[in-house]
Amino acid sequence: MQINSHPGELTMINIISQPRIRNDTMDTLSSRIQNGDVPAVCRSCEARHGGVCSALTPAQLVELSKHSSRRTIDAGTEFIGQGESISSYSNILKGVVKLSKVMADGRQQIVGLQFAPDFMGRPFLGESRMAAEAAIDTEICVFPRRAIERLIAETPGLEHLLHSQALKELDEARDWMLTLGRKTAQEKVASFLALIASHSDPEAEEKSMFELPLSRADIADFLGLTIETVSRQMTKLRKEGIIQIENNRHVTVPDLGRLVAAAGND
Amino acid sequence: MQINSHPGELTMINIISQPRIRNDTMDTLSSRIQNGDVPAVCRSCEARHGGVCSALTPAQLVELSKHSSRRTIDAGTEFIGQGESISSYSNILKGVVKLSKVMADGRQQIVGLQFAPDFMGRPFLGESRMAAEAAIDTEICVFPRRAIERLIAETPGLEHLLHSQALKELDEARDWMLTLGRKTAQEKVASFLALIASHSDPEAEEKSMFELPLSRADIADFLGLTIETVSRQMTKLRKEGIIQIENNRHVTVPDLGRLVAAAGND
DNA sequence: CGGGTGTTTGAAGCCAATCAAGAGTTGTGG
DNA sequence: CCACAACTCTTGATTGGCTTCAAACACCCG
Repeated sequence: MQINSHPGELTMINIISQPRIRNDTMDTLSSRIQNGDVPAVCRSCEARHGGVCSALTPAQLVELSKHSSRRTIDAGTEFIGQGESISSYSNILKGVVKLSKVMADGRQQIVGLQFAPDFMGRPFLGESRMAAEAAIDTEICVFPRRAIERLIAETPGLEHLLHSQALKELDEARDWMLTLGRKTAQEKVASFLALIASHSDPEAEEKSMFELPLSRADIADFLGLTIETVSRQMTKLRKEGIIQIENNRHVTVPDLGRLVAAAGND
Repeated sequence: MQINSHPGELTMINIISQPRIRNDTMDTLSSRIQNGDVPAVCRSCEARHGGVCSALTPAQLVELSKHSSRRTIDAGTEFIGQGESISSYSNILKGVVKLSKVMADGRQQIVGLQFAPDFMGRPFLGESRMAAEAAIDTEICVFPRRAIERLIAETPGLEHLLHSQALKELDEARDWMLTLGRKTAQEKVASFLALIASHSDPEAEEKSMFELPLSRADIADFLGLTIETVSRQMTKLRKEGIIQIENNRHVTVPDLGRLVAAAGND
């Protein structure tokens, strides 16, 4: 099937216009590669194994890498706006991205966090239903929309991978609905800490240490609470000995079991 | 980097051919086919056009229909339990199904509503992460797990369809996260009514009438509220003239615009 | 040092939950 | 057809948890 039958104006990638994003092209690198080889830029990429690129052949990687570019996004930079047209997809190489929705009066809800090597973008939809913002300094690999959609059409394995990720995100979203709808403030905060712990240290059984990727304000927006309530509940968990906090962001969990129990997860 | 350097599409085209190409009436299609006629049970099925079966060839339908069966489920009957192993998938032919999660202490949250002709099931996962219960009397068409997974593997169009539905459900789940996390009780109830109105009468511009498929208790579990609060907010909306209620379940919305505004949706 | 930002803590207020009772609806059986 | 029970929904009174308002504290960087 032909994909790009009607050439027209490209809707602008707004991240390009943001001053704080650096962007180095890969063309020089990929042009040196012989056909069939994995592009040099991809070789060192963590996302190539867990991410969408793992479904691609070396030849497809070469082709895709010609049109893709890495970007570094500083913490706090919004790189996709709610309602904005989507002209690119990307893989997260490093960092954490928050997906959020805002109401007309400014109330905000974070509806998802994405970590490396997640794929970002909403296939088959022209316009983003939420904003994407780097929670901490983040690196992404950006692909033009058309290139990805062509690859999806010709690579069933890729669609399967994206389908699986969509289902995983759906599971996570529904888990979070239970948290938002039915848990107390303390359980919400504990749930959030347990979520971050499981991402920064998936193997850990008992003890865990990590840097919070989100500010108190972000945590509040993720949990449907206010900053003050988040702070109070963190203090409460600290006083109960379930967590230790240093420098606001550094958290130690001596006993994950107690944290999970405080989160209300069986 | 140059900003407007690439040619591109102006309008977003769904690159994979949608199976609704087969929209020419089934009579002509099946009369053209000798060996692979559409099974009699499928011919009258509404779900065959909008649901997963629309991605299948007549031959595949014949094969699948040999292993599938219709089932009628009375309102209030739970037919998949949380944590239960999944041995089948199904299409909703008629009715409404609620998907819910419960906590150890009994707190419950409805995380999704499914209407005809939605596909139900969680592909690629052995065990259900939530319970499924008929909200009203419901009919489903049940397929064995193996049969569907085989079809997915050999029919890219089917995986695409399921992928699209998963993305749609993900969008809906995230919309609902905003409702759960950031809206007031009144906005929540109005959001729920607007949701039901849009499902029972997708065309309606101004006025809408429908039967609520959920009891007050269910609505409360969907909105993260208590029965009493739901009842009070319904009364409030009624007294404000935004809705009319008869026999508890029958709702009339004279002005959808006012309802949507009360729901806090721009 | 001083301004800026982010976090914590305190006091007061409010929205939704809880507790409690009454009203309406449905179904059953005499 | 009515009586009665069981259930659902509504309404009222009170409580409590989270928000709001306010101020102090901590950290960073010029």
